[in-house]
Amino acid sequence: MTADTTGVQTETTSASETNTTTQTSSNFIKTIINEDLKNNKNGGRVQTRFPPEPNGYLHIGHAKSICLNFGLAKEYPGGKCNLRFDDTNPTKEDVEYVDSIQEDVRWLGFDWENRLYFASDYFEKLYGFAVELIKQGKAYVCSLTGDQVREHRGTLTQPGKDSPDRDRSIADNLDLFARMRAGEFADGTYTLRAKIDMSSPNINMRDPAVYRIRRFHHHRTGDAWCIYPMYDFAHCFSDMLEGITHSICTLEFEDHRPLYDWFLDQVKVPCHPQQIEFARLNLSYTMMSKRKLLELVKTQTVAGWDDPRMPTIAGMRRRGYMPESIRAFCEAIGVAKANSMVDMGLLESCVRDELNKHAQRIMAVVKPLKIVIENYPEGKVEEVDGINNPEDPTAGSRKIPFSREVYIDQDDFREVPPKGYYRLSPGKEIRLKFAYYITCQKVIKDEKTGEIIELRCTYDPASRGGTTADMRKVKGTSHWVSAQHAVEAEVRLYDHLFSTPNPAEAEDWKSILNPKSLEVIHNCKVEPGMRNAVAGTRVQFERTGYFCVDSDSKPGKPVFNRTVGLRDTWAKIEKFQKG
RNA sequence: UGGGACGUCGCCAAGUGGUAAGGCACCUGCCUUUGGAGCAGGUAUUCCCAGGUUCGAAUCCUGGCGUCCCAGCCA
Repeated sequence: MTADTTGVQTETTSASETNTTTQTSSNFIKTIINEDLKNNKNGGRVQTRFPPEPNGYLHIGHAKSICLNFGLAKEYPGGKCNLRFDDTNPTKEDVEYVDSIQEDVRWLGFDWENRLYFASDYFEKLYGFAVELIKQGKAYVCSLTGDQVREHRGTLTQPGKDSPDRDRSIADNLDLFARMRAGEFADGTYTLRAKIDMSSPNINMRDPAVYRIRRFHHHRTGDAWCIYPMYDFAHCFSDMLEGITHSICTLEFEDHRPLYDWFLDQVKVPCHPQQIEFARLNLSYTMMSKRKLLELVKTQTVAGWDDPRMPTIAGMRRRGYMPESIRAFCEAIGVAKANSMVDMGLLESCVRDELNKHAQRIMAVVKPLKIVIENYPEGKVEEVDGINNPEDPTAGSRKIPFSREVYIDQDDFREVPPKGYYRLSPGKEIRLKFAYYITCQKVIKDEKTGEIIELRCTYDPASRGGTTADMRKVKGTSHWVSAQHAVEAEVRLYDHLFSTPNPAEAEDWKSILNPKSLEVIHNCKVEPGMRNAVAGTRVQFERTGYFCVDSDSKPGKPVFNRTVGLRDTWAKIEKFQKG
């Protein structure tokens, strides 16, 4: 929810009193746009674009750009944001990616309406601009090989040398360029280059390539072209053709801005978009390079682009993240020009925050420990009322079966309780949430291994529902599942894919893969209502974490992905105690 | 030692000459049938460093230091 143009925040009518009106914070791009608006620079228009190359799945870094570009369009009256595929390199691109990208942008909650564009739609016009450049003597066909171009380019501290073809006649350039398009030359034999300045301190201005010959089937234009424009040339003209006012990109393109402006300055154009650069997102413990993510997929290090450990939008969706969480995260991190590394904890906090408001609570025991309640009648079954979501009264309640034998989590019992532990231990009383108080009477162990296999307890019949008339304090509360009613489930626990905070720095990412990034647990016990849970359903396992039903689930055999754990104060205390 | 950027609390980040927002994390209490959530409070005498201008500087000037990006016929 955004503030309206008068600056008055919209009142929420939501039943929960949570404040969902967020004052979107200021950033340098808004300052620029405000200034432009004040000066009526683009006739009061604000038009941005999100320009992905369809060569991989979108990741959380793209989400930052999507939220920025579409968010700006939403925030300014009449603002628009286009979705444009920057598909100028057919060797790396694929329709699988153009489809997934659209799905992901939509899922994130953004709409490009009828403004879906492809740079490849502009190939004919782009060719025309190139011809125009040649006619003005500002571009030439160069026959240098890749190695020779590199040698001629000079270095960071030394100027380059002119190509021997630099002064080719306009007529010859026109002829050669037409023949390049016609397919008369082999790949790599010629390029079209802009004639700028081989001694420029900005290497991008040293006669950059504009077109290269590449016989490769394009996912949209098929085999219509064998020459393809370079990014610098295609991007600025695409922006111009769409009437983009603010062309927002990442920091590494800062050096390209003079070139962006140069191209647009050479031809007569109706508008000249302004390129603005911001710092891309870096997230601790994750890798954002599309090349490396593709490698993870190809080597089957992960199960696919949508593996819940991947930083992709598809992965996060499968993991159980809500689009609202990702948007909140992108708002929280801000937009600036300083290179930075955002703590994964912030993302997780945004994920919990949203799920806390919406996820239904259920009883689920991930690592079961059996309890027999000796004074509870055999064969008796009661139904207790479970509150579905304490944060949302409208979510109501449900009936949960209770019986003589129940499972609790192994973590909720300690034979020798450490200091400060107030869960179950021999002789101690705790509450089984929504049900009864129980007291541990006996610990049964495997004679050979010494492993605790069962607990014998007694219950207080007067504590039904979880309170007693004497109002005695029972601090510990455990979740539980009735043994005879339990549904067996598979649970997948995820941890960081990488074991170091900045995987991008590693010389070999394979060496820093976290071997415990996925832990699969079978024979988990969940309450009967989850028997045929629909894939994509997000729930909270009481006291444990948020989980999402995975698409691998079968009827009667649900599979849950742990989206994120609950904040665990006790784990922190215990960790501190152990040093 | 070419060019382009950036340096404000542990991590992000506002601030644009008038006396350091906010979020995450952290620390106190309170509350609690989730050791969850919620509520209340606390945490930068100081903005990379050093000089200077000014009544007044994170903001302006000068000089340092540090970090990032650029030598694809990738985007």
